[in-house]
Amino acid sequence: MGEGVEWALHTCLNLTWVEDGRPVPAAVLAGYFKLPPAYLNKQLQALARAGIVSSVPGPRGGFQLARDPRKITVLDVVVAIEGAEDAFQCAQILRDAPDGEPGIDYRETCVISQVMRKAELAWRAELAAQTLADVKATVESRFPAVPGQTRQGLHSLRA
Amino acid sequence: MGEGVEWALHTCLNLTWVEDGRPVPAAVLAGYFKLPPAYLNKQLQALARAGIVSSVPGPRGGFQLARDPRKITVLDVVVAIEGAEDAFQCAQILRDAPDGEPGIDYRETCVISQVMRKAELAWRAELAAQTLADVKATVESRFPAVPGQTRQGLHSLRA
DNA sequence: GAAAAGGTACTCGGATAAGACATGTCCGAGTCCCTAAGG
DNA sequence: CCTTAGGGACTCGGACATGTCTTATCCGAGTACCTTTTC
Repeated sequence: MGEGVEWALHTCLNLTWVEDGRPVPAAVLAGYFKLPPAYLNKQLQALARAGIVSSVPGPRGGFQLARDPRKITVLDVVVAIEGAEDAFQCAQILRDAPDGEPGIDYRETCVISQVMRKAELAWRAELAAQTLADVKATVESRFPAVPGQTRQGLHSLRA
Repeated sequence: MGEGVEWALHTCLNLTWVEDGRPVPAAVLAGYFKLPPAYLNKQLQALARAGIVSSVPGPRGGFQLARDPRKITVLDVVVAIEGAEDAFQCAQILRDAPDGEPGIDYRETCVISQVMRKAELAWRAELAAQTLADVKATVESRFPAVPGQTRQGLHSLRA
């Protein structure tokens, strides 16, 4: 799994702690974690295409969450970065078996494919059950200082 | 996820249908699915290192299952090919945050890391719940002709 | 003094290189079998 | 006829190219703000 997923998740979480709806530039978000600004910008573009964040160009521009954190699941972010395809891609090698028939869709028939898909479904279900708001609430209950620290950290980088 | 996982799973399943314990050469196993023989050999070596199959060199040599199919889970095969590391690797970028402390192991503290790990745990649990014997039984109940076809297919390639 | 036009600085956005990993291939080490010679 | 030494062929095992995807970077399009000029 790509490293950008971690960056995107943490960045979205940071955006939940920006009080006013003012956009935050990608350079500021990247500076918070000492990340390559241009590359994080690329990931943010993917999030924008997925409708998770909205982008504002020009001065005072940047990125902001496009909708309520309660309506953004962790799975949404992962899919936006990694793509919607399953990790296990059934290549239907049974077609090349001695008794394989080209007309059959082995992605539906193959038992192995079904097992792998079921496992991925469980994975997706876990990620879909956690919203950004859930994660935010958990962090705030365990580390009450984090919201203030994050706000101050982003603000100082904006100078 | 790598393509070799599918090859390894189908190949192990085929090995469950070889009645006697006689080894099957990698070239035969590869020919069954029209796969590159040398590359499948590489994957089989990984399975051998993991103790899933055992290898026999020389004439009449090849690969055979190292233990009872009821003791081989789908997860075992996946781990043998893909490696034991989690797909989501927490790079602990919180250490580079303004208030990050180098002494903390954020793989344990970071909430995002925990969410991702919990999801992967669910994925692993699903794969660990299915043994090769289970898959074999399911296939045989749905497609009773498969065992015979597989045996014949492998035998004809051995000639 | 107020308004408007122009310039400037800042931001995203997509097109463009570099590196890492999975994929694919090759040849050598080791082993067994078959053959043939000798007792 | 039985034993044994030798040769040959077959198999795994790891080292060596290739392709593709992730990672990383750069420059251009667009926008808001600020300055300056004009009424």
